[in-house]
Amino acid sequence: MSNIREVAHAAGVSVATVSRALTSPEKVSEESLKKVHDAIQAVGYRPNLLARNFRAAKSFAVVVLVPDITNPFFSQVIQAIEDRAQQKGYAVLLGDTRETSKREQEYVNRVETRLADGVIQLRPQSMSASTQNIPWVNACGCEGTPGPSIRVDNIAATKAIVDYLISLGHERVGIISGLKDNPHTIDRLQGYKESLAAAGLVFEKELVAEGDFTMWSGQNAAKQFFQLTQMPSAICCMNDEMALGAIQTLKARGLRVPEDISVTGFDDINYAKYWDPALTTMAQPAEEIGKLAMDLLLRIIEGEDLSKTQMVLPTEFVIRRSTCPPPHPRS
Amino acid sequence: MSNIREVAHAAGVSVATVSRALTSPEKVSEESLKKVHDAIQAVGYRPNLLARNFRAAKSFAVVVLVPDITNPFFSQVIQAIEDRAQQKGYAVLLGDTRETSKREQEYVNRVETRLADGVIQLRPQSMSASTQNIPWVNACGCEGTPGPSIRVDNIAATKAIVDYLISLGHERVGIISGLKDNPHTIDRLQGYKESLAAAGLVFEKELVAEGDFTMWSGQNAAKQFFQLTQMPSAICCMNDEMALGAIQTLKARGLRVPEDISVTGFDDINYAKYWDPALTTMAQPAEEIGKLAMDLLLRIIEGEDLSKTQMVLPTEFVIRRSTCPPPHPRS
DNA sequence: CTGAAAGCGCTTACAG
DNA sequence: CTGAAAGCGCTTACAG
Repeated sequence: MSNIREVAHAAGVSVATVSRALTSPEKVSEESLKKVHDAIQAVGYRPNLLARNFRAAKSFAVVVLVPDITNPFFSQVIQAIEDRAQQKGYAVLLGDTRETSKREQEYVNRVETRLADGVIQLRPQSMSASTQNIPWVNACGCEGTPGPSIRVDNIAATKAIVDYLISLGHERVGIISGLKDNPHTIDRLQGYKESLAAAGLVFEKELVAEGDFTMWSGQNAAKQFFQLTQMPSAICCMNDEMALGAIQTLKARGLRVPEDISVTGFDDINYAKYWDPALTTMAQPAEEIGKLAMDLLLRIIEGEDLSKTQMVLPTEFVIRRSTCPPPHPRS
Repeated sequence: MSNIREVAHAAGVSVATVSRALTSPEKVSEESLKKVHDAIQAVGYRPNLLARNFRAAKSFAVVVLVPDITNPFFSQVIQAIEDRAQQKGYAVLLGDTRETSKREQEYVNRVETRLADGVIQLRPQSMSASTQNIPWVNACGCEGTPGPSIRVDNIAATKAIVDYLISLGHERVGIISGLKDNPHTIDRLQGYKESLAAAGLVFEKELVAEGDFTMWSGQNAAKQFFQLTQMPSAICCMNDEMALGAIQTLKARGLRVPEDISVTGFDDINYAKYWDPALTTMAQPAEEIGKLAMDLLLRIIEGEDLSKTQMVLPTEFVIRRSTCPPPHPRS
């Protein structure tokens, strides 16, 4: 591996001139420039960016913390982040935390040890105290997340879904939630309750079934409703994957969706529109979230004080085939 | 940001001793060790790994090149790679190439400029000539890919699928392929042809519809079969996503799957078993592929000559609900 | 077991 | 415009 000294030697100039030719060519004479470029060709030189970064005390990398990269919503956000990072000359270090704080900490260490310049956390969790002063942005988070964040209004969005279901005539609306203590669960449950209250319907505990945002859990949660003396006529699921799982269960047990029971999702992953029936869901602007999160993080890395920046992006309700009025509307 | 010198000062020892205390404590006396650790606490020191890596001339990072991280099969493989990398102390740089060689080259540059130690390419393509001497492994590739690779026997696997369809009584088996020049397309098409030939059936060009491995393209490709004077009674799709898209089209046009027409996939992504009907498909060992690819790359980075290593992993045929005998078997 | 010193490959004031 | 030199934060022969 050749270095800058060999190039300098081959070109008959100093290493300083070679360095300048590479990073600020306007400071170098035409003549030197040519000699340097020729020498680079001759020697087959590639700059050692590890050395460059070390000297600049910057790694030009960011870590993105994601609970599960296999989730299509997250992978869409990540794709957008990566796209933006690449444009800006940054690398993205994949940090699949598998929901464990140990792994999360290992990745945070990477920035404390200068291997990354900041982190984007794709998860509705507040950052750990130890990370207070490292560049950090939370994306896909919730109400009340401290620090810079890009998110959606989960409460209002969920309320809008349930409002729609109620407007269709549903009076018994079940909900499949994430884990109880997940902030998304809390926010979206609140939206659900607000909608009920606004319609004068009472909140019934038996109408909420707990899942964990996976298809498998949606499938399971749906089964719980069959234990009830009266099934709900619609189920609002806190994400698409659980909705897809739930539909699977419902159909397997002989119910028609939506004729017998309506189902809604949240996210609008790619599969939603291909499903049978195509899923009515609340679309999140995944790409926009990723792009803005990256831009925000970069500005923070550059030193801007954006610690109070909270961006709330609009969602879009997409009505497809998985919802319709209940079988026997009372009205 | 404190450095090793401050720690040495605070501990009353030399920087060499601090360095040793950190990396080879057995060479340091108990007493010094304690002083150093106390000093580290006092100063709040975190080693600068960027400096460490620079000195070691290793980045402890690998780039994984993926055509589209949004594809659930790839994201599963990546998850396994990341898992393994993390265990071994390596970072994974995400390289979503969006199928463009320009972006691929930008990522390859990262290793030439020492920002990464090697690359895992998740794609059935041969490496570009310029990358001959950088640590490189191809995963999810094809027959004849030069250099180290981990893959599946695409020809045999596809032949097994079509054999099964034929054994069910199907004599007119359509196939939805990837882009014509994609190596996976070529290999899998060969498996298809071999199966036909073995059964004494003739290969008909009109029975192959071209897609590009996305659901959308599967949906489209399926439509082409409706133009035919006689529809196939089964469709073998070169991946799950196209199969899911195809099923969507088929059902939308009033056909029952599998009663009227059978459909098969390839990969066994998570969604396959939740689909309606659950998809019969050829499962690839995604995790195993990822894990082995990472291990292989690491050994190559360590200097082992594994340039001839080609691992072919077994697939597993998973029969679910999307296949059955044709409506009017001739036999 | 310990310390002084050299060096990894760059960049950048500082003089000229 | 150019070069000699210092320095980024570490590690590691080399002496002791």
